[in-house]
Amino acid sequence: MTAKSARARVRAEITEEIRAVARRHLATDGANLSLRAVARDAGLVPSALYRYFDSRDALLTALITDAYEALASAVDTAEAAVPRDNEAGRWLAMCHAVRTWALDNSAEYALIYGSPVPGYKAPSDTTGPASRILLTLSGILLDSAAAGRPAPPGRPLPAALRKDLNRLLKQWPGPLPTLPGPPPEAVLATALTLWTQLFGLVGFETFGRLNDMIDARDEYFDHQVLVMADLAGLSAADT
Amino acid sequence: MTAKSARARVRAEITEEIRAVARRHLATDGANLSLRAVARDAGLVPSALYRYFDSRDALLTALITDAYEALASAVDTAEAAVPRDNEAGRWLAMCHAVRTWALDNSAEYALIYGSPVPGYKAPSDTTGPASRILLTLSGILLDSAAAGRPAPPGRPLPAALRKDLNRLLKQWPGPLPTLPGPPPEAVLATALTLWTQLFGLVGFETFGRLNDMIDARDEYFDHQVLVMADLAGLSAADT
DNA sequence: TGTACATCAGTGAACGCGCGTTCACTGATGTAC
DNA sequence: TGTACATCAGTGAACGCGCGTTCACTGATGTAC
Repeated sequence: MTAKSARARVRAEITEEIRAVARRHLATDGANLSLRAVARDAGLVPSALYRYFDSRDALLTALITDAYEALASAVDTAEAAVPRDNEAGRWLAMCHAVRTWALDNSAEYALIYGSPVPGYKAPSDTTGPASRILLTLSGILLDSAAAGRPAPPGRPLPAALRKDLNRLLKQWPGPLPTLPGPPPEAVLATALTLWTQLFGLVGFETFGRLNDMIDARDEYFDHQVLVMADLAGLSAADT
Repeated sequence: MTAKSARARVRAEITEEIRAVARRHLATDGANLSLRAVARDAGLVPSALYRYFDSRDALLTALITDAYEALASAVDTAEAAVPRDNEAGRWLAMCHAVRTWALDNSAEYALIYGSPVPGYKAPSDTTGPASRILLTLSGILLDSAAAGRPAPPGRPLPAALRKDLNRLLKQWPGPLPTLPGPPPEAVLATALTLWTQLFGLVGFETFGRLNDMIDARDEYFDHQVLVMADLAGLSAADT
């Protein structure tokens, strides 16, 4: 019953093979991925691909969710390896994980954090994994605040924004820690700031916006990331 | 001699018409722009387009430089309208100009600040106008520093990064103002930080990364932009 | 001002190509009795 | 354990389509004398 039939096992293997080939094609074709080319490289006739994916869009959707999962997993693994009470270290670890993954998988990164694919409408289930990273980041900042190391007081939050933040907090998995200092919305606002800035930074490098300007990429990245850490009061620990 | 012939005038008009049609097509087709479709909508037979552009890539290049120029002009116009001694106001004005232009022309924005177009290699003359905005921003920060309102002391700059910054400063048009406080590299480093963060923020909103998360877009943007202003010591003025 | 020639814009047909998707089919793998 | 039938993977041909680019051409606009 639990043992898959040989047929099912082969099916899973070939499905994964197709995904892998398609991922490879992303690097050259970008988002205008060719079903026929993928089939060719997977050793299949084009029509056979329809046994595995309903359409070209379905294949794209699979690649997108794969990419979200892969990036989020890389981030979580890196972050989890740092001692819990070293919030600055956890932040740096996740930043480096995002950057490394993006540079190593730039086509997939473009797929999920680049310009929207023309003509492709994302199903709603692709948006879930997008927020995993924000969740991890918020966790760091909440821990920091709970430990009595809150971010320096920043700008007051506009009321409309505060409403959005509280709605997001309602979806928080598990109980929120009790914070001695700032209200949780303020912490989440800081998380959003860092989140936006981190992906802005990574996107700039990955998409070549630093070409002919900054050669010292590692140093530039670390510098920016430390500036952001200061902003969030995460600068206590050494690098 | 200076009066253009009728032929030259018509030629310029039709060239502009083609660009306009192509810009419109960008919105639906994204970067995989179809020459034939553009020709059709411009009332031309496909081959006639080759009288105006050498190839599809040449047309794309024209669109890219147009977009850079249009955005930079919008930014400079907005920034120039603010009194010179109100550096915070100048910063806010340019932020709003970038955001408004990006939302109003999201396809063109994607072309220049989104993921790279697959198979398209930008000629080197497209990179020039990309830095006009950074120049404007640096001007604001230099003025602020020259007026004795420097950014709060931040992280020390790594040596390799400092080298890049000094190389960039060598290309500065005109003489640098004499600064009472920080060295010009530090000011440029702050400019780069704000530049990266601003486009990261605009890109997130333009490419739909805030969907299902933040509804209060205006407030969110203004909040983030003020946080960045604080970081650069531009917060003195009111909004 | 008028004529002879050169330049140029636009036409229409054709090239070779790759695309996503459908359909009727063959043959192998699974399931039920 | 063996047979009869259902499920499924993969084939090969075909569909209708749009693409970028080339080429020889016509006819209008410009220039030189």
